[in-house]
Parts: sequence; C-alpha cells; structure tokens
Amino acid sequence: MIRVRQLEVLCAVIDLGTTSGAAEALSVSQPAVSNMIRHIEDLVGFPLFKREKGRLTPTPEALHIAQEAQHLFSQQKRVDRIIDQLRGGTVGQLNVIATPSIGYALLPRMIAEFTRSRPRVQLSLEVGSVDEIIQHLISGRADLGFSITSPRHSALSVRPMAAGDMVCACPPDHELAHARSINLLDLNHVRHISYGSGTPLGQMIDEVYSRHGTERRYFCEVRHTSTALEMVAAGAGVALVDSFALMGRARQDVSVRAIQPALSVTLHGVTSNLYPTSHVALQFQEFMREALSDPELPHRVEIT
Amino acid sequence: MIRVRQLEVLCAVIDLGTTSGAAEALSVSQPAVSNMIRHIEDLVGFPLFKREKGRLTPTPEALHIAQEAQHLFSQQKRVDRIIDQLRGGTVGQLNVIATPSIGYALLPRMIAEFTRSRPRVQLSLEVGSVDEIIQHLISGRADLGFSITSPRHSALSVRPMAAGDMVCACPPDHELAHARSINLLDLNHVRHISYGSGTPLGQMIDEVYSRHGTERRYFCEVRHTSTALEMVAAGAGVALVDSFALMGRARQDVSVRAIQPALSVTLHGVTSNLYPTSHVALQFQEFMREALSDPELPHRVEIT
DNA sequence: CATGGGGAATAACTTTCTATTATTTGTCTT
DNA sequence: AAGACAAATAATAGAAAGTTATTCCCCATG
Repeated sequence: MIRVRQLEVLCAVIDLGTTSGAAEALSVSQPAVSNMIRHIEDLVGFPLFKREKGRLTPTPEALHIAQEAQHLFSQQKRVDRIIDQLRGGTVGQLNVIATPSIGYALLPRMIAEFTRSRPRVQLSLEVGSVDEIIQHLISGRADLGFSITSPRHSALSVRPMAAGDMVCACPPDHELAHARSINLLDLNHVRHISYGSGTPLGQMIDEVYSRHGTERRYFCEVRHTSTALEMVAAGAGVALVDSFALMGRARQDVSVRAIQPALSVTLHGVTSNLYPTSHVALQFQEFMREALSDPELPHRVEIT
Repeated sequence: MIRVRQLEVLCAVIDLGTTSGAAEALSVSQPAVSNMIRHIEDLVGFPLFKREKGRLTPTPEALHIAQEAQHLFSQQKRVDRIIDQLRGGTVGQLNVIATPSIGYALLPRMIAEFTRSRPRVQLSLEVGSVDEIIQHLISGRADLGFSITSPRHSALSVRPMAAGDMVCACPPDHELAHARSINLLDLNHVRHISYGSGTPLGQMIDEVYSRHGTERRYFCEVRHTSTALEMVAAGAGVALVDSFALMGRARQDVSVRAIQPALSVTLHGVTSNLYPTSHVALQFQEFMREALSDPELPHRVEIT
C-alpha cells in the first residue's frame, strides 16, 4: 500500500519540476527526495519520470497518480482539522441536564459563555429532577449533569463543584429586607414560600425547626427554588433559596439576606461511568468549576 | 499531521474492541498496538479510550475520528487500485454499480457484449441500493451507476438513458396471461407480489390506487423487481415489474402484459463530478444508451 | 576547450517510527 | 488460590525517511 508521504513527494516533484525545488518546498534535503522517487518507482514497478539530459519529466502515469492523490491529501487534512477541533473542544456534542435551580438561570449563562468560543458544539440543555438526571446519564442521553442533591447511583461519578448557602430572598420593600440577619425560625412569622417535606430541601429546613421543637409554617409550597424565586420577585412573599438559583441573573427585584443558622449546599457535577465522558463535557465541567470558584465573577451573589 | 497507519490502528481497536484483537487483525503484535494508541493520544492531546477494569472503551472523540477516517482509507485504496491498474497495463477500468432490476440481468449481458471487443478492460459489477450507488460513486469506488430512481446528490451527474414502463408479469398459464390488457386495480383480485409503500415503486403504485379511492392488496412484499420476477417465474403469482428487469433474459416462463394506466419509468446513468469520468466509462454509458434505444435489439421486451 | 553552475544520483550514516520478544500488572473466573 | 485474558511496560530490532558530503552529467559561456 502506497504511503501518503510518498505521494506528497511525488506531487511536489511534479509541481515544482525539480527534486531540489520539491526538497525546498517540503523542507527536506534533495537526496531525500531523490531517494524517495527511486523508492516509489521500485514499488510501483514502472518509471514515474523520464530522465533526460539530467532533468526529470513526469510520465503520464505519474501525472495520473498525482491527480488522484489530491483527494487523499484533502481527506487527510480534513481528519487533521477535525482532530484539531476536538482538541480545542470546538466541536462535539454536549448534552447537559440539571435541576431547576441551576438549570434555569445559571446554566444558560454558563453555556452561552462557554460556547461563545466554540461555535461548532452541538448543545442541549434539559431541566429535570434528580431521578431524571440519573436516568439521562445512565442511558447516555446526557453527558453531564448538575444537581444540588448528590444522586446516589453506583454507575455515576459525582464531584463537588462549588459551595453555596441557603439564603433568604425577599422583595426589596419587605420588612425583612432591612434586617441585618434573619433567623430561620422567624420565617414562621411572615408569609413565605417553602418546599414540601418530602423534598431534600424541605427536610433540611424541617430538621432545624424540629431541633428547636417547632414546626415550619408557610403559605405556599413549591417544588423548585427557581419557582420560589419567581414568586418572591413578583412580591408574593419571602423564600429560602439556594445561592445558585440567584447566580447569573441581575435581580433588582429581590433582596438577599443571610440566614441563621447557616445551611450550606453543594453543587455537584455528575458523569456516567458507563460511557467515556467526552472531551467537551470535561472541559465544560472544568469551566463551570473555575467560573464558580472565581469570586470576581458577576455570577457571584453578594449577600448584603 | 496524523498518519494513515495511526488511524488504521485506532479504527482496528475500536472495531475489534481489544488491542489483542486489533493486533491479530493487523498482523502485528499486541504491544505494537498498545504503544501506537498511547502515541496517538499523546499526539492529539486528549484520551481516545477509557481504561477501566483492564478494558478499553472508545471515547466519543475516538469514534468521531474513526468515522471520518473511513473516507481517508477509501481514498488510499483508490489510489492504490489506480497504481495497480497502471502497473498491469490495463487499458481502462470500469466499475459499475446498479440497482437490482438492472444489475441482475440486463447489465451482465450488456457488459459481456461491451467487453467482447475490449479484452484489456478491468471490470467490476456491483448491485446495491440507491444509497449505496451514491456512496460508491462519491467515494470513487465506482465509475458509473445505473438506477431507476434518480439519486439526488449535488456531486453526481444524472442523465436519462432509456424510457421503460411498468408491466405485468405472470406465469404463462395464469388467467391474466390471456387478457388483452390489465387494469392495475384488477391486481387486487389475484394473488400478487408487490413493493413496500416506503419504496419509490410502491409509492408510485399506491398513488394510482388512492386516486381511485382504493387500497393496494398483495400477498407478498419484496424489495426488488428482480426478486418479484423470480417469484413470478416460479409460479407464485403475478407482479408488476419494470421493463428493464425483463430485458436481457429469455423468459419462456413468464408472460408479459401492458397495464392500464401506463406507468413509465426511466433508467438513469449516474457519474460523479468529484473525479474525471474515465473514457471507458463514458463509452459504456453511450453503448448502453444506444443499445436501449435500438428497437431491433433482442433485449427489447415485446409486450403481447 | 576548460570551467563552473544547476540538477540528479550515490554513499554512508542518523533519526524516527514501527514493531518485536519477554515480562509484568490488573481483573475476572473458576 | 490458580488460571485465563487483556493491557501496559521495558528493552531492543528493523524499516522508513532524512542527513551530509561527494560525485556525475549536461551544457552554457568566456
């Protein structure tokens, strides 16, 4: 089987007309070219050049081969270009699935920024429950998941990406907006939005209440912190939300206050062990980790 | 620039699943493959396989590269084949691919006749679907294609070669063999063989039926008119076939009748614009066109 | 006519790539 | 625990492609 390199040399000699010219064009020495031509002729079994008066003139066969070789070169360049794109992560597929608090505001922004320099990445962003995240990852429909509650599944790899806190979001004109710090138990005294006792978030909060011998009382139950946040923004009341839900949106319509006691949450990146994780997916995960750990970034929520 | 050899090894490992399998297939030792993979990964800068439990699983990137590499391989083979032909002193090459109705009976006869006066032409005849015809032509594996349904591809040149009709083929002792003319809708009343509604032929026939507010009913579905014809010859029933499928065979075992309404079909010759079409290929195309337009030729089907 | 210059070929190595044998490591099976 | 199978590692051999230095050939020119 003839090698690409051999065809390259052949074509160079045909194009440039002399071995020395071809050698210069290929940045090799003249004897290298000369030997190669001789070698190819041995290989194919018929002369590729007529040697006359110390000059080389290509035979019709050589011209024919050179013509056909062009397609081969372009295919090789094409593969090379694709590898280059894969290396830069500018090509590929990235299917992300995340829980609502991350998926509604933070992730769209992150993805927008990430893909600005990678125009040829095929994207999808899905929002779903932890169970759906697990299903999408183990079935291979998603490459990368993000979740606050860490999914427990042996086929999944979970790694902590960033630390956050539960904070209190309230309308700017709300009485609590002026308090320095808000005790979690005080929420029982205002109309507020909270989460079902069956959800991980609800359980986390319930635990604090039960430690103090009281019970949580709220006027509206929602499932996602992002939903709660929308209601707060609409002036319906106050709510506890994780700080990730607040990231990535410029909100003049909600004030944010720290709570006592502090409740910390962690954003987890999740991948499947059943399939190799693509290069773009790993790049995006790293991109997220860095962006979230950078305190200068505008995604960051400052809690006044 | 990545080498063809490296891609060969990569693809072999992906295809065979193991380095040892790939090594065997490539007739080299297992460490050669192992080292090569490592080397390529260093070269491209990202992992191509996930190593887990002593096994290799290709990453999406590796699969992507392998996919693209196929074109490179076929181009290399093409150049190699051309060198081979130049070496062997063959005057020309003629690689034909056609759909079954043409490729099974008509083409073999045509090629036999054509090459009678051209003993030094290297031949190949392939039968395939329209998609395969397209693939063979744009990859350069075939020089000339023949198809009833005109392939739609910007890199291909299609030209009409001959006009034909759909006709009814029936066993000589069949009741319809004595009818002067057969109405298409009458076929519903006899056991007949027909084509899937997904095929161009099936759609063409369905259209007539739906224009008359009825539906086609047949007891046996086949893909190719040549298959249908064999079944008719075996006495299984009647079938609509294109007149090209009948050409080139002396069939005492089938009677042919025209149908109402007439359904005309066209035989198309197809060449690729990506490569210059060889002189023999053009000659053969012209030979076909003339042979098919000559009413005196025995290929012609007389419809009684 | 000898002479020098451009181009191709030859000789003798070196480097790089590819492949080999032998051995080790890890995992799963029995 | 033993065996089987897959992959990795080490040390090295062989082929492919390239190097420098030199020679050969043609011919244009003073």
